[in-house]
Amino acid sequence: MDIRRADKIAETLEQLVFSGTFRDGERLDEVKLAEQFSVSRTPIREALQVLVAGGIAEQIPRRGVFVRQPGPVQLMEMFEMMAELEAACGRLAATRISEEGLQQLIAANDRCQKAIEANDHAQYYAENEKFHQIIYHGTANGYLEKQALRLQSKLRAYRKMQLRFRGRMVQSMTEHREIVEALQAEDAEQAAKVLRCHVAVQGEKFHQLMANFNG
Amino acid sequence: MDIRRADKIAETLEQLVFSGTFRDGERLDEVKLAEQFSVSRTPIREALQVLVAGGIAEQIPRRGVFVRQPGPVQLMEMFEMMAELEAACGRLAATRISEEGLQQLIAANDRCQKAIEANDHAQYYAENEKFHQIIYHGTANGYLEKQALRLQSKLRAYRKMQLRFRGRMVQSMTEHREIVEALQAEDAEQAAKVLRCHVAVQGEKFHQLMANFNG
DNA sequence: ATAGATCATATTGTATACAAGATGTTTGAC
DNA sequence: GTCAAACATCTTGTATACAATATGATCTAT
Repeated sequence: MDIRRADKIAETLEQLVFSGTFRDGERLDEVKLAEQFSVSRTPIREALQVLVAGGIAEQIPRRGVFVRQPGPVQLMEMFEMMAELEAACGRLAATRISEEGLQQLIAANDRCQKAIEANDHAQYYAENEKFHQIIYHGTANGYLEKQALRLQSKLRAYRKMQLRFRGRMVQSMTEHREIVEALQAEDAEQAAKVLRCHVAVQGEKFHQLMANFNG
Repeated sequence: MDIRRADKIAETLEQLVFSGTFRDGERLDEVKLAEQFSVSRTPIREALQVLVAGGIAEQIPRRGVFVRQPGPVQLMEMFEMMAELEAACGRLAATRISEEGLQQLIAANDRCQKAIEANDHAQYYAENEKFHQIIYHGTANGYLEKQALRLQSKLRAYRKMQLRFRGRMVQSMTEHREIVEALQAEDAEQAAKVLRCHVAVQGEKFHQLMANFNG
């Protein structure tokens, strides 16, 4: 599996961008990266193409490729789209999720609850993600599921912040229960509505955070 | 603008895949393509990376990259997601679209009507796309707009088929008017509902077509 | 004759070499 | 002293050369 180093490099670079090692606007120097990864420029260039195609970086011909992290405005837009995507997932999952899926949902929710009681933020965070992923899968729409997973992944780093808000985790759990109830009742409209609000709150909390930073 | 041939090659290859010149599963031979485009393998490989990242092709290490066109199931899934995306756009645009946007919408609708009267399928098709694009823009959410445009583009080739259905264009116009009314009334729920159905019908018509082919 | 192994060939993946354009500096003229 | 032009340098983009692996054919042994 050490074959095709370019792919591994692309993956590593993505993580480096998300983790903030590379700042927004920073140029990704081909020769420096080649030295760092101990490869030639060729696999580096192919990896950079992947980043550009994924919207993580921007390429200016004859100038180079530059890190392109979303600004506050685009982040809010992404949160809003996530809310609508999750609503769509809830709508479809309401009538399609399997009994097994519902059980998994409840189990994931229980693990969320335990994580809260243990005050284990990281664990809560992981289980919360799984909870939503089960709903994506419950849509029985692989394409939608994939898109939802992509956006969830892109927002991961920024979602972490808003969980710090006082009482957010407890409130989140209440909303989770409402979501499960709506899905069990096969109430598509209700599932969509509750999920939309549940996710939209994240965006709003993030907005508050941004305002506090700037003010 | 002759600079960076790899990008232009990627664009051309995408069109060739969408137009059906390359069949599903077909291997994209680096050396052949290099000869055809009269370049070396390097820009071809960078172009192929773009296709792979965009989900148009699949790469198997040490084997090559293969065209990956969506099958019937994935196409249905994509139509369903498009319906949900459009619904989300309608919901948001209902309270955000500008007066100018509404005027553009009405104008585009008029041009659709004229295209029908002239029995100009191609023209109707183009104006219909614009109509929807105005709604995407009306969301005042650049990210959502971009995603909607992407999916609209991916489904373009397949949407063409279902317009052939008898009376579809006329019915489509009626739905367009309902959409405009909902947006004018700033009725988010109604806009979402009508748009979802409007687009979902396309998926169902496409489904009929597939069934006819296979039956 | 068939199954397996070995080898030839072809194709991908990477390195290096070369070409072309962008940036920044230096030099010269006013 | 300032502005502009020419030049040096650096970086990207492309071509070619080389390495490694997968595929297919041939040959041998049972």
